Amino acid sequence: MAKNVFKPQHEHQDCIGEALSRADAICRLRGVKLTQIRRRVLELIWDSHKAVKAYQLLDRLSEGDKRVRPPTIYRALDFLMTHGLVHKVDSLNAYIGCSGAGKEHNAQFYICEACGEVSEIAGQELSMVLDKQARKTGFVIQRQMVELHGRCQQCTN
Amino acid sequence: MAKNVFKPQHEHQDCIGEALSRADAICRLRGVKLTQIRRRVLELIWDSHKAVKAYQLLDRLSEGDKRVRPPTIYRALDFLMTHGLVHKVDSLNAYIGCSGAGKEHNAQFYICEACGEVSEIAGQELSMVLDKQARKTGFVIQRQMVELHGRCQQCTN
DNA sequence: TAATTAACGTTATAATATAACATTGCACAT
DNA sequence: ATGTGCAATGTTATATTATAACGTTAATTA
Repeated sequence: MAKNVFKPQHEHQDCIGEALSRADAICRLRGVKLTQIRRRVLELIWDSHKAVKAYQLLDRLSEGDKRVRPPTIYRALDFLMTHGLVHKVDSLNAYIGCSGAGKEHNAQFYICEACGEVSEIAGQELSMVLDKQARKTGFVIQRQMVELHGRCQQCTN
Repeated sequence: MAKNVFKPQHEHQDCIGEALSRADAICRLRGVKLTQIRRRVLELIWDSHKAVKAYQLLDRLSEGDKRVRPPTIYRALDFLMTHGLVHKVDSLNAYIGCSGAGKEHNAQFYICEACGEVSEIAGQELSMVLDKQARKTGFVIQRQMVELHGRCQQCTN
């Protein structure tokens, strides 16, 4: 498992642990199965706070003699996205663990182009602003994609 | 050239004409060349208010005996994006003409999932909200991607 | 006009994602 | 416990999106 290369005071094992527990709970609640593969993919995604590419997951799952094929990964990702455990970051073609899993929410992401870390903003404030603006023009928003690229606090110096 | 299948009262030829004139002006101003290919790609993109895929452009440019290859299109798209004439819609892997070309702006898109039309919101209001929120967490936004999927006024019924 | 370079052509391949069908194995009814 | 059905996974092939690398053409200018 990866070393802690994150923010000071950040015990990343806790992130992973919490994410997996939440996932277990959500799946139990919904009566769906967090199988070995799905759980393993989720774990690999949570291995960092960077967005992970599908083929990186493939490579990591393929360690040893056994080659995992693309559909395996994409199915797991579909499942995890369907149940709100993972988001796709479209501007990176990559996937990130959802830190607000379980709660209904529209995701907004801050993507640091220096360190690669992606953080999710849970607040509904922005969603409200977006909705209000949209309604002015008669548009009804069903899905928000907000990806903000720049520099995180650590990397702004 | 395509028929007018757009909103009532909307003379789409004017959109295309204006877009091309603006592009000419911007390129002249910047001392860069809007070559045949680049101009033709821009024209094809403006053929509708829907986002267009790179390989659709390829097919359309290939009409007749002559096959155009991917790099040709991607180079033209790069050029057009560099000079703010076209945006990529990441959530669709597709490209759309920039209606605010020439003015400095952050683009936000409304994407109708019923009719496919994409419209760009020029307002700075949202950008301000995003910036303000970001700064609270110490994040400095360099590039905004806001893609709002839903139903446009015409398709909300 | 030769030298330089930007634009474009061409071939190949990388990177991302899905279709289609075969196989396995778990959940449940009998 | 045993068969039946269905969800999950395996497997092969291929579609879709994008770029690398190098050769050729053509415009610009020294």
